[in-house]
Amino acid sequence: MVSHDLLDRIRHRLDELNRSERKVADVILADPGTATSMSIASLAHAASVSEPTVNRFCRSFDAKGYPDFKIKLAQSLAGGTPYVSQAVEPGDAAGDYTSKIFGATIAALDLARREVDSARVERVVDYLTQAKQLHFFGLGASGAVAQDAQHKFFRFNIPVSAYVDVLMQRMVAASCHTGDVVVILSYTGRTRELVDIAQVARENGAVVLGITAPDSPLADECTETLAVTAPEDTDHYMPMTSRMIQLALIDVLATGVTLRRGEDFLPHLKKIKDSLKPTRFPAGSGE
Amino acid sequence: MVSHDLLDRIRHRLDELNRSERKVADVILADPGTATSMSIASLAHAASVSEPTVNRFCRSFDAKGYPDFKIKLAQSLAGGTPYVSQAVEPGDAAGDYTSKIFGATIAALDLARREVDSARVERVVDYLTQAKQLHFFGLGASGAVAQDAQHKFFRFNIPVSAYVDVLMQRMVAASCHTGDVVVILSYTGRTRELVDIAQVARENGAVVLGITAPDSPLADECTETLAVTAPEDTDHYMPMTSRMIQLALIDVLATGVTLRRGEDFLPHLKKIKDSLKPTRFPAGSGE
DNA sequence: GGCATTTAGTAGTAATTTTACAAAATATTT
DNA sequence: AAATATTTTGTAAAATTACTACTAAATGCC
Repeated sequence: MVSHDLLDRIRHRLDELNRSERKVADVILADPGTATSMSIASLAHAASVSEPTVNRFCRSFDAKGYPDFKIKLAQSLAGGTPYVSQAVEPGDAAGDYTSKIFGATIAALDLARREVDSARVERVVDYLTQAKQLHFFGLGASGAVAQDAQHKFFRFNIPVSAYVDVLMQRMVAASCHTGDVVVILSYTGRTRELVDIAQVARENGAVVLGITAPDSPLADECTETLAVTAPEDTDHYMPMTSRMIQLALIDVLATGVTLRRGEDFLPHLKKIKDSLKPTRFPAGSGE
Repeated sequence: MVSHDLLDRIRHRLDELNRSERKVADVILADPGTATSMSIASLAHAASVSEPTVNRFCRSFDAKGYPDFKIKLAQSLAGGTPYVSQAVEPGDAAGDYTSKIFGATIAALDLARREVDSARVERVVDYLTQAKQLHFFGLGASGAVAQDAQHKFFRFNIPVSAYVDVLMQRMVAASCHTGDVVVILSYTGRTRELVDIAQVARENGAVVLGITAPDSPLADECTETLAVTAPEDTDHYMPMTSRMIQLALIDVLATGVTLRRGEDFLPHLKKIKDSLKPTRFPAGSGE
């Protein structure tokens, strides 16, 4: 993932820099956090170069000047560690890969957030709100997401189910009626069975919503689709970011439905939450 | 959620501020991105206050001065949009709550990343690598995470199962042997049944790993615990961020195990991936 | 209504950054 | 290899920016 992140750009251009600029880069990369709180004078001193050299260095990275550069640097640091998708490498210590995986996950969610089409969210929420019955279908990792969705939507007083195997899914699809809504979760959108099932469900009058790759065979069969675009495969060690995006979208949809139902529905949610209390040791809530 | 994020802190303290400081806050909150590139003079002008007022405002938020404040502001912005936990409000449009939910999720993951104890990750990975048999237990939303974990660890050639109901969990715990590893997922760590089950599993010689709240009854029963600290409850509309953190941790652990097993294990992972191809339309991979 | 306290502004000072220019250093040409 | 052109780096002064000390206004309290 080629990011537009400043720290990344500095790293990439290390070779192209001349001697003095290189010294500046080294000091910054050695401790970017500290660099953000240094004056141009102290940074110049630390790198054993003159102040204008530092200034020129900053300008060469599209900053208006030193203060602007520091702002950009701070942004690419956000919270101390960069939000970029770095590959996990053999030899990484626990701290390294932990940070990388969280970073990659965050980066993926950030990307997804920017790409969500809110008009579509609106329409999908419309369908969900009007559903007489709700079915979530997913296979493999997406199956777990389907079950998560079931838990979330269970709270809305409408019959909701999750199916994680194709046989059940096909049977349910075949027995759908008008008013039923089927939500199909699939990262690739290319699983033959699911495409078939979507078609069957639609033929029986169900609204079929896809949380899947745009322009995929599955997306074509759906009444409406929310796009999940995540870079996967690139790397064997990488986390399944698509799953996280699907989950976040489920959260978004559940929230949309809650909002659509209005304030008067909130007490009902509280009642469900409270019903779990007796199973707990004191001082807990949620699961 | 009381975050240490600057933007959040400004929002929280809005009421406590006096008239001029409030004006400054309003200008900054209206467009934090632009604020980072303003001089103290232009910001003062935009807020119709004097420069020292702006300076005092900055100091009141633990900044050394205006430039330092801008750096902190920039950090809490990262990537142009603030990664902060904003509450969803009735009347929010689809774009609003979508952005807020993704933002809250990202903020939670970021917080979690900083709080993960990598020494513990290391130890948990040790246990997982040596497991003869692996069981993931979870209830409710954590049940879906348990199943997700099953999918991830299935690839490692060790018998792995996921149980989402207490009866099966109890039975499995009762029939554990030395060498078995049980991973219990619970946000609160206060579900009585799970605490019992952890105890039973341990009595039978199993290593019990908790992905749960630190210092909870469940954590006390575990051989080793990874902390999941997420603010929940505060708000009815908020996403279940704990779930996301649990999933990210599962990813981290799976990665840790993969790394521990070394390069020679990678072909095996590829074989599993390839085995799914025949079920697909051309040009897909992963799920 | 007058005194105390908080709040905000003015103007000057100090710090920091930037510009313009000059000197090295490096590369290029003859 | 010397001379010239070009790039790189530094110096010092100028300009911008931020801060301090002090004063004035506003608010709260007796």
